[in-house]
Amino acid sequence: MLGQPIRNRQTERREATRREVLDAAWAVAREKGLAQLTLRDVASRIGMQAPSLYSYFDSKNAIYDAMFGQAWTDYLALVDKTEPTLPRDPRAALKAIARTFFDYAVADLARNQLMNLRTIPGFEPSAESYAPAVEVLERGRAHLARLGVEDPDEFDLFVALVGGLVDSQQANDPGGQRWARLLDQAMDMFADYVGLPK
Amino acid sequence: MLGQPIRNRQTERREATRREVLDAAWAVAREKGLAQLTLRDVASRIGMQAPSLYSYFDSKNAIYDAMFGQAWTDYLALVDKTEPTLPRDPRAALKAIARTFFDYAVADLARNQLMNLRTIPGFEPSAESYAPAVEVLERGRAHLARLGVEDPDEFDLFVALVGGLVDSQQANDPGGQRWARLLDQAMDMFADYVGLPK
DNA sequence: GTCTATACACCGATAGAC
DNA sequence: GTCTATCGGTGTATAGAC
Repeated sequence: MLGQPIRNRQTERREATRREVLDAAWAVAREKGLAQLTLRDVASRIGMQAPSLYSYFDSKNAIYDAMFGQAWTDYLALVDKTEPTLPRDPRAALKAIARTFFDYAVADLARNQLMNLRTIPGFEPSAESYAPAVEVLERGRAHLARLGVEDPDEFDLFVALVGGLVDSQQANDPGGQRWARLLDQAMDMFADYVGLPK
Repeated sequence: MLGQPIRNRQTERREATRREVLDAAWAVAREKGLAQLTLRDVASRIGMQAPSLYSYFDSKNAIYDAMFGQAWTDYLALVDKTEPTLPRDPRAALKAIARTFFDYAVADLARNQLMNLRTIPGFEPSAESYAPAVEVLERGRAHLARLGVEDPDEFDLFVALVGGLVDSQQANDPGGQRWARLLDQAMDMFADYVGLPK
Protein backbone atom coordinates (compact mmCIF):
# COMPACT_ATOMS: atom_id res chain seq x y z
CA MET A 1 0.00 0.00 0.00
CA LEU A 2 2.36 2.67 1.25
CA GLY A 3 6.08 2.53 0.63
CA GLN A 4 8.69 1.92 3.29
CA PRO A 5 8.00 4.40 6.09
CA ILE A 6 10.72 7.04 6.18
CA ARG A 7 12.12 7.61 9.64
CA ASN A 8 13.85 10.86 10.34
CA ARG A 9 13.47 13.89 12.53
CA GLN A 10 11.46 15.85 9.96
CA THR A 11 8.80 13.25 9.27
CA GLU A 12 8.57 12.36 12.94
CA ARG A 13 7.99 16.00 13.86
CA ARG A 14 5.41 16.19 11.12
CA GLU A 15 3.59 13.09 12.33
CA ALA A 16 3.61 14.42 15.88
CA THR A 17 1.99 17.66 14.73
CA ARG A 18 -0.59 15.76 12.69
CA ARG A 19 -1.51 13.84 15.83
CA GLU A 20 -1.73 17.12 17.72
CA VAL A 21 -4.15 18.46 15.10
CA LEU A 22 -6.27 15.31 15.30
CA ASP A 23 -6.40 15.40 19.09
CA ALA A 24 -7.58 19.00 18.92
CA ALA A 25 -10.14 18.08 16.27
CA TRP A 26 -11.58 15.31 18.46
CA ALA A 27 -11.78 17.70 21.39
CA VAL A 28 -13.65 20.30 19.34
CA ALA A 29 -15.95 17.67 17.85
CA ARG A 30 -16.87 16.35 21.28
CA GLU A 31 -17.43 19.83 22.71
CA LYS A 32 -19.33 21.50 19.89
CA GLY A 33 -20.50 18.61 17.76
CA LEU A 34 -18.89 16.89 14.80
CA ALA A 35 -20.43 19.13 12.16
CA GLN A 36 -19.71 22.30 14.13
CA LEU A 37 -15.99 21.65 13.92
CA THR A 38 -14.22 24.57 12.26
CA LEU A 39 -10.62 24.85 11.13
CA ARG A 40 -10.25 28.09 13.07
CA ASP A 41 -11.29 26.33 16.30
CA VAL A 42 -8.95 23.41 15.73
CA ALA A 43 -6.04 25.67 14.84
CA SER A 44 -6.47 28.10 17.72
CA ARG A 45 -6.57 25.22 20.17
CA ILE A 46 -2.97 24.36 19.30
CA GLY A 47 -1.80 27.94 18.81
CA MET A 48 -1.97 28.01 15.03
CA GLN A 49 -3.79 30.02 12.41
CA ALA A 50 -6.33 28.12 10.36
CA PRO A 51 -4.47 28.17 7.01
CA SER A 52 -1.45 26.54 8.66
CA LEU A 53 -3.45 23.33 9.00
CA TYR A 54 -3.20 22.97 5.23
CA SER A 55 0.47 22.11 5.68
CA TYR A 56 -0.67 18.91 7.41
CA PHE A 57 -4.04 18.11 5.84
CA ASP A 58 -5.28 18.83 2.32
CA SER A 59 -8.75 19.90 3.44
CA LYS A 60 -11.21 19.81 6.28
CA ASN A 61 -12.57 16.52 4.92
CA ALA A 62 -9.04 15.10 5.04
CA ILE A 63 -9.12 15.75 8.77
CA TYR A 64 -12.47 13.99 9.06
CA ASP A 65 -10.99 11.17 7.00
CA ALA A 66 -8.03 10.76 9.34
CA MET A 67 -10.39 10.80 12.33
CA PHE A 68 -12.54 8.15 10.67
CA GLY A 69 -9.54 5.90 10.08
CA GLN A 70 -8.29 6.49 13.61
CA ALA A 71 -11.64 5.57 15.17
CA TRP A 72 -11.96 2.32 13.24
CA THR A 73 -8.31 1.44 13.86
CA ASP A 74 -8.85 1.97 17.57
CA TYR A 75 -11.94 -0.23 17.48
CA LEU A 76 -10.04 -2.90 15.58
CA ALA A 77 -7.44 -2.86 18.35
CA LEU A 78 -10.23 -3.28 20.89
CA VAL A 79 -11.56 -6.27 18.94
CA ASP A 80 -8.06 -7.75 18.89
CA LYS A 81 -7.83 -7.36 22.64
CA THR A 82 -11.25 -8.74 23.52
CA GLU A 83 -11.48 -11.56 20.98
CA PRO A 84 -9.32 -14.01 22.99
CA THR A 85 -11.41 -13.40 26.09
CA LEU A 86 -14.79 -14.20 24.48
CA PRO A 87 -16.88 -16.91 26.14
CA ARG A 88 -17.03 -20.33 24.54
CA ASP A 89 -20.79 -20.48 24.63
CA PRO A 90 -22.06 -19.18 21.26
CA ARG A 91 -24.90 -17.15 22.71
CA ALA A 92 -22.70 -15.58 25.34
CA ALA A 93 -20.06 -14.84 22.70
CA LEU A 94 -22.67 -13.25 20.43
CA LYS A 95 -23.84 -11.03 23.26
CA ALA A 96 -20.29 -10.06 24.14
CA ILE A 97 -19.48 -9.10 20.54
CA ALA A 98 -22.63 -7.03 20.26
CA ARG A 99 -22.02 -5.40 23.64
CA THR A 100 -18.48 -4.44 22.74
CA PHE A 101 -19.67 -2.71 19.59
CA PHE A 102 -22.68 -1.13 21.27
CA ASP A 103 -20.69 0.30 24.16
CA TYR A 104 -17.97 1.66 21.89
CA ALA A 105 -20.56 3.31 19.64
CA VAL A 106 -22.58 4.83 22.45
CA ALA A 107 -19.58 6.02 24.44
CA ASP A 108 -18.80 8.88 22.04
CA LEU A 109 -21.61 10.52 20.08
CA ALA A 110 -19.37 12.48 17.73
CA ARG A 111 -17.21 9.45 17.02
CA ASN A 112 -20.22 7.27 16.28
CA GLN A 113 -21.66 9.88 13.94
CA LEU A 114 -18.43 9.83 12.01
CA MET A 115 -17.97 6.06 12.02
CA ASN A 116 -21.47 4.80 11.39
CA LEU A 117 -23.70 7.61 10.22
CA ARG A 118 -23.35 9.61 7.03
CA THR A 119 -23.84 12.85 8.84
CA ILE A 120 -21.11 15.06 7.39
CA PRO A 121 -22.24 16.50 4.05
CA GLY A 122 -19.86 15.60 1.28
CA PHE A 123 -17.60 13.41 3.37
CA GLU A 124 -16.73 10.01 1.97
CA PRO A 125 -13.98 8.00 3.66
CA SER A 126 -10.94 7.23 1.54
CA ALA A 127 -10.07 3.63 0.70
CA GLU A 128 -7.18 3.77 3.15
CA SER A 129 -9.33 4.98 6.05
CA TYR A 130 -12.11 2.59 5.13
CA ALA A 131 -9.80 -0.42 5.28
CA PRO A 132 -9.93 -0.94 9.07
CA ALA A 133 -13.74 -0.66 8.96
CA VAL A 134 -13.86 -3.40 6.34
CA GLU A 135 -11.45 -5.46 8.42
CA VAL A 136 -13.67 -5.12 11.51
CA LEU A 137 -16.70 -6.25 9.51
CA GLU A 138 -14.73 -9.18 8.11
CA ARG A 139 -13.63 -10.20 11.60
CA GLY A 140 -17.23 -10.08 12.74
CA ARG A 141 -18.39 -12.14 9.80
CA ALA A 142 -15.69 -14.75 10.41
CA HIS A 143 -16.39 -14.88 14.12
CA LEU A 144 -20.12 -15.32 13.71
CA ALA A 145 -19.43 -18.05 11.17
CA ARG A 146 -17.34 -19.85 13.79
CA LEU A 147 -20.28 -19.56 16.19
CA GLY A 148 -22.47 -21.23 13.60
CA VAL A 149 -23.96 -18.20 11.83
CA GLU A 150 -22.73 -18.76 8.30
CA ASP A 151 -25.52 -17.37 6.14
CA PRO A 152 -24.50 -13.91 4.81
CA ASP A 153 -28.12 -12.77 5.08
CA GLU A 154 -28.09 -13.63 8.76
CA PHE A 155 -24.95 -11.59 9.26
CA ASP A 156 -26.55 -8.62 7.49
CA LEU A 157 -29.51 -9.01 9.81
CA PHE A 158 -27.19 -9.05 12.82
CA VAL A 159 -25.52 -5.85 11.64
CA ALA A 160 -28.85 -4.11 11.09
CA LEU A 161 -30.17 -5.22 14.46
CA VAL A 162 -27.22 -4.01 16.50
CA GLY A 163 -26.97 -0.82 14.45
CA GLY A 164 -30.66 -0.14 14.94
CA LEU A 165 -30.33 -0.47 18.69
CA VAL A 166 -27.37 1.89 18.74
CA ASP A 167 -29.15 4.49 16.63
CA SER A 168 -32.36 4.27 18.64
CA GLN A 169 -30.40 4.70 21.85
CA GLN A 170 -28.48 7.72 20.56
CA ALA A 171 -31.42 9.40 18.85
CA ASN A 172 -34.23 8.78 21.33
CA ASP A 173 -32.61 8.31 24.70
CA PRO A 174 -29.05 9.70 24.65
CA GLY A 175 -27.19 8.91 27.83
CA GLY A 176 -29.92 6.53 28.93
CA GLN A 177 -30.37 2.77 28.97
CA ARG A 178 -33.69 2.28 27.20
CA TRP A 179 -32.28 0.38 24.22
CA ALA A 180 -29.04 -0.70 25.86
CA ARG A 181 -31.16 -2.83 28.18
CA LEU A 182 -32.68 -4.61 25.19
CA LEU A 183 -29.40 -5.70 23.61
CA ASP A 184 -29.22 -9.11 25.30
CA GLN A 185 -32.90 -9.79 24.54
CA ALA A 186 -32.27 -8.83 20.92
CA MET A 187 -29.34 -11.21 20.75
CA ASP A 188 -31.43 -14.03 22.19
CA MET A 189 -34.10 -13.29 19.60
CA PHE A 190 -31.47 -13.44 16.87
CA ALA A 191 -29.85 -16.57 18.30
CA ASP A 192 -33.21 -18.31 18.44
CA TYR A 193 -33.91 -17.37 14.85
CA VAL A 194 -30.61 -18.66 13.48
CA GLY A 195 -30.84 -21.79 15.61
CA LEU A 196 -28.01 -21.38 18.07
CA PRO A 197 -28.26 -23.86 20.95
CA LYS A 198 -29.90 -22.51 24.11
CA MET B 1 -53.20 24.83 19.85
CA LEU B 2 -53.66 27.50 17.20
CA GLY B 3 -56.57 29.92 17.30
CA GLN B 4 -59.43 30.01 14.86
CA PRO B 5 -57.88 29.90 11.38
CA ILE B 6 -58.34 33.22 9.65
CA ARG B 7 -59.70 32.91 6.12
CA ASN B 8 -59.17 35.77 3.78
CA ARG B 9 -57.40 36.50 0.54
CA GLN B 10 -54.27 37.73 2.25
CA THR B 11 -53.62 34.77 4.46
CA GLU B 12 -54.56 32.39 1.68
CA ARG B 13 -52.05 34.04 -0.64
CA ARG B 14 -49.50 33.80 2.11
CA GLU B 15 -50.15 30.12 2.72
CA ALA B 16 -49.91 29.43 -1.00
CA THR B 17 -46.51 31.12 -1.15
CA ARG B 18 -45.35 29.19 1.91
CA ARG B 19 -46.26 25.99 0.12
CA GLU B 20 -44.39 27.20 -2.96
CA VAL B 21 -41.30 27.79 -0.83
CA LEU B 22 -41.57 24.33 0.71
CA ASP B 23 -42.00 22.65 -2.67
CA ALA B 24 -38.90 24.42 -3.93
CA ALA B 25 -37.03 23.42 -0.77
CA TRP B 26 -37.93 19.75 -1.28
CA ALA B 27 -36.80 19.93 -4.88
CA VAL B 28 -33.44 21.44 -3.92
CA ALA B 29 -32.99 18.93 -1.09
CA ARG B 30 -33.59 16.00 -3.42
CA GLU B 31 -31.30 17.36 -6.12
CA LYS B 32 -28.35 18.55 -4.04
CA GLY B 33 -28.85 16.86 -0.69
CA LEU B 34 -30.66 17.98 2.41
CA ALA B 35 -27.71 19.70 4.02
CA GLN B 36 -26.67 21.42 0.79
CA LEU B 37 -29.94 23.31 0.67
CA THR B 38 -29.27 27.05 0.58
CA LEU B 39 -31.75 29.88 0.91
CA ARG B 40 -30.44 31.43 -2.29
CA ASP B 41 -31.16 28.21 -4.21
CA VAL B 42 -34.65 27.91 -2.80
CA ALA B 43 -35.44 31.55 -3.48
CA SER B 44 -34.10 31.66 -7.03
CA ARG B 45 -36.15 28.60 -7.93
CA ILE B 46 -39.33 30.57 -7.34
CA GLY B 47 -38.00 33.88 -8.64
CA MET B 48 -37.24 35.45 -5.31
CA GLN B 49 -34.23 36.87 -3.56
CA ALA B 50 -33.02 34.97 -0.52
CA PRO B 51 -33.96 37.55 2.12
CA SER B 52 -37.56 37.53 0.86
CA LEU B 53 -37.96 34.06 2.35
CA TYR B 54 -37.84 35.67 5.77
CA SER B 55 -41.28 37.08 5.10
CA TYR B 56 -42.57 33.51 5.20
CA PHE B 57 -40.19 31.65 7.49
CA ASP B 58 -38.23 32.91 10.47
CA SER B 59 -35.06 31.07 9.54
CA LYS B 60 -33.60 28.26 7.48
CA ASN B 61 -34.28 25.88 10.34
CA ALA B 62 -37.92 26.98 10.30
CA ILE B 63 -38.05 25.74 6.70
CA TYR B 64 -36.52 22.43 7.77
CA ASP B 65 -39.04 22.33 10.58
CA ALA B 66 -41.99 22.82 8.23
CA MET B 67 -40.58 20.12 5.93
CA PHE B 68 -40.23 17.79 8.91
CA GLY B 69 -43.82 18.35 9.92
CA GLN B 70 -45.02 17.95 6.34
CA ALA B 71 -43.19 14.64 5.88
CA TRP B 72 -44.60 13.13 9.07
CA THR B 73 -48.07 14.47 8.33
CA ASP B 74 -47.92 12.88 4.89
CA TYR B 75 -46.83 9.59 6.41
CA LEU B 76 -49.62 9.78 8.97
CA ALA B 77 -52.06 10.18 6.08
CA LEU B 78 -50.54 7.11 4.44
CA VAL B 79 -51.00 5.17 7.68
CA ASP B 80 -54.61 6.32 7.83
CA LYS B 81 -55.15 5.10 4.30
CA THR B 82 -53.45 1.72 4.65
CA GLU B 83 -54.59 0.82 8.18
CA PRO B 84 -58.07 -0.39 7.12
CA THR B 85 -56.55 -2.59 4.41
CA LEU B 86 -54.16 -4.45 6.73
CA PRO B 87 -54.43 -8.25 6.78
CA ARG B 88 -56.14 -9.91 9.72
CA ASP B 89 -53.32 -12.35 10.29
CA PRO B 90 -51.01 -10.79 12.92
CA ARG B 91 -47.79 -11.82 11.18
CA ALA B 92 -48.97 -10.55 7.82
CA ALA B 93 -50.15 -7.31 9.41
CA LEU B 94 -46.79 -6.87 11.14
CA LYS B 95 -44.99 -7.33 7.85
CA ALA B 96 -47.31 -4.90 6.09
CA ILE B 97 -46.80 -2.22 8.74
CA ALA B 98 -43.05 -2.63 8.58
CA ARG B 99 -43.07 -2.64 4.79
CA THR B 100 -45.10 0.56 4.61
CA PHE B 101 -42.62 2.34 6.84
CA PHE B 102 -39.57 0.84 5.14
CA ASP B 103 -40.72 1.75 1.64
CA TYR B 104 -41.67 5.28 2.63
CA ALA B 105 -38.30 5.79 4.31
CA VAL B 106 -36.23 4.34 1.49
CA ALA B 107 -38.16 6.11 -1.28
CA ASP B 108 -36.68 9.52 -0.52
CA LEU B 109 -33.19 9.78 0.96
CA ALA B 110 -33.41 13.47 1.81
CA ARG B 111 -36.81 13.05 3.42
CA ASN B 112 -35.64 10.09 5.51
CA GLN B 113 -32.57 12.01 6.66
CA LEU B 114 -34.83 14.76 7.88
CA MET B 115 -37.45 12.50 9.46
CA ASN B 116 -35.37 9.84 11.11
CA LEU B 117 -31.75 10.87 11.27
CA ARG B 118 -30.32 13.82 13.15
CA THR B 119 -28.29 14.91 10.19
CA ILE B 120 -28.88 18.68 10.12
CA PRO B 121 -26.59 20.42 12.61
CA GLY B 122 -28.56 22.45 15.08
CA PHE B 123 -31.98 21.42 13.86
CA GLU B 124 -34.48 20.30 16.46
CA PRO B 125 -38.09 19.87 15.40
CA SER B 126 -40.60 22.13 17.13
CA ALA B 127 -43.30 20.60 19.30
CA GLU B 128 -45.87 21.37 16.60
CA SER B 129 -43.91 19.60 13.85
CA TYR B 130 -43.03 16.74 16.15
CA ALA B 131 -46.67 16.06 16.97
CA PRO B 132 -47.48 13.98 13.85
CA ALA B 133 -44.34 11.93 14.43
CA VAL B 134 -45.49 11.16 17.96
CA GLU B 135 -48.93 10.34 16.63
CA VAL B 136 -47.47 7.87 14.10
CA LEU B 137 -45.50 6.15 16.84
CA GLU B 138 -48.56 6.01 19.05
CA ARG B 139 -50.61 4.50 16.24
CA GLY B 140 -47.92 1.88 15.73
CA ARG B 141 -47.78 1.09 19.42
CA ALA B 142 -51.55 0.72 19.58
CA HIS B 143 -51.71 -1.40 16.46
CA LEU B 144 -48.99 -3.78 17.60
CA ALA B 145 -50.78 -4.08 20.93
CA ARG B 146 -53.92 -5.14 19.06
CA LEU B 147 -51.82 -7.78 17.28
CA GLY B 148 -50.73 -9.10 20.65
CA VAL B 149 -47.46 -7.22 21.13
CA GLU B 150 -48.19 -5.30 24.31
CA ASP B 151 -44.82 -5.13 26.07
CA PRO B 152 -43.33 -1.64 25.57
CA ASP B 153 -39.85 -3.19 25.41
CA GLU B 154 -40.98 -5.33 22.52
CA PHE B 155 -42.28 -2.29 20.69
CA ASP B 156 -38.95 -0.52 21.22
CA LEU B 157 -37.24 -3.58 19.81
CA PHE B 158 -39.54 -3.50 16.78
CA VAL B 159 -38.72 0.16 16.16
CA ALA B 160 -34.99 -0.47 16.44
CA LEU B 161 -35.17 -3.48 14.14
CA VAL B 162 -37.05 -1.77 11.32
CA GLY B 163 -34.98 1.39 11.72
CA GLY B 164 -31.77 -0.60 11.59
CA LEU B 165 -32.82 -2.25 8.35
CA VAL B 166 -33.70 1.11 6.81
CA ASP B 167 -30.41 2.66 7.84
CA SER B 168 -28.35 -0.30 6.67
CA GLN B 169 -30.12 -0.22 3.32
CA GLN B 170 -29.58 3.50 2.86
CA ALA B 171 -26.00 3.58 4.10
CA ASN B 172 -24.58 0.40 2.63
CA ASP B 173 -26.66 -0.39 -0.43
CA PRO B 174 -28.56 2.72 -1.53
CA GLY B 175 -31.00 1.96 -4.30
CA GLY B 176 -30.50 -1.78 -3.83
CA GLN B 177 -32.43 -4.56 -2.15
CA ARG B 178 -29.87 -6.14 0.15
CA TRP B 179 -31.65 -5.25 3.40
CA ALA B 180 -35.10 -4.72 1.89
CA ARG B 181 -35.09 -8.44 1.09
CA LEU B 182 -34.52 -9.25 4.76
CA LEU B 183 -37.49 -7.30 6.11
CA ASP B 184 -39.96 -10.21 6.07
CA GLN B 185 -37.41 -12.55 7.61
CA ALA B 186 -36.73 -9.98 10.30
CA MET B 187 -40.44 -9.69 11.03
CA ASP B 188 -40.73 -13.46 11.32
CA MET B 189 -37.81 -13.45 13.71
CA PHE B 190 -39.52 -10.78 15.78
CA ALA B 191 -42.91 -12.51 15.61
CA ASP B 192 -41.35 -15.77 16.78
CA TYR B 193 -39.68 -14.00 19.67
CA VAL B 194 -42.82 -12.27 20.92
CA GLY B 195 -44.87 -15.41 20.44
CA LEU B 196 -47.21 -14.48 17.62
CA PRO B 197 -48.98 -17.53 16.19
CA LYS B 198 -47.39 -19.00 13.06
C1' DG C 1 -47.10 43.46 3.37
C1' DT C 2 -43.74 42.15 -0.03
C1' DC C 3 -39.53 42.34 -2.15
C1' DT C 4 -34.85 44.38 -3.28
C1' DA C 5 -30.49 46.03 -1.98
C1' DT C 6 -27.03 45.95 0.98
C1' DA C 7 -24.40 44.53 4.70
C1' DC C 8 -22.39 41.57 8.42
C1' DA C 9 -20.01 37.70 10.44
C1' DC C 10 -18.53 33.38 9.62
C1' DC C 11 -16.97 29.49 6.83
C1' DG C 12 -13.30 26.64 3.85
C1' DA C 13 -9.78 27.58 0.90
C1' DT C 14 -5.86 29.93 -1.64
C1' DA C 15 -1.88 33.25 -2.67
C1' DG C 16 2.13 35.03 -1.44
C1' DA C 17 5.45 37.36 1.91
C1' DC C 18 8.74 36.02 5.25
C1' DG D 1 6.28 26.03 7.82
C1' DT D 2 3.67 29.74 9.32
C1' DC D 3 1.81 33.95 8.80
C1' DT D 4 -1.43 37.84 6.81
C1' DA D 5 -4.59 39.06 3.43
C1' DT D 6 -8.16 37.83 0.76
C1' DC D 7 -11.69 35.27 -2.06
C1' DG D 8 -16.25 33.33 -2.91
C1' DG D 9 -20.06 31.51 -0.52
C1' DT D 10 -23.10 30.95 3.45
C1' DG D 11 -27.06 32.22 6.92
C1' DT D 12 -28.90 36.15 8.62
C1' DA D 13 -30.41 40.96 9.54
C1' DT D 14 -32.27 45.35 8.30
C1' DA D 15 -33.33 49.66 5.71
C1' DG D 16 -36.15 51.27 2.44
C1' DA D 17 -38.59 51.15 -2.22
C1' DC D 18 -43.12 50.05 -3.92
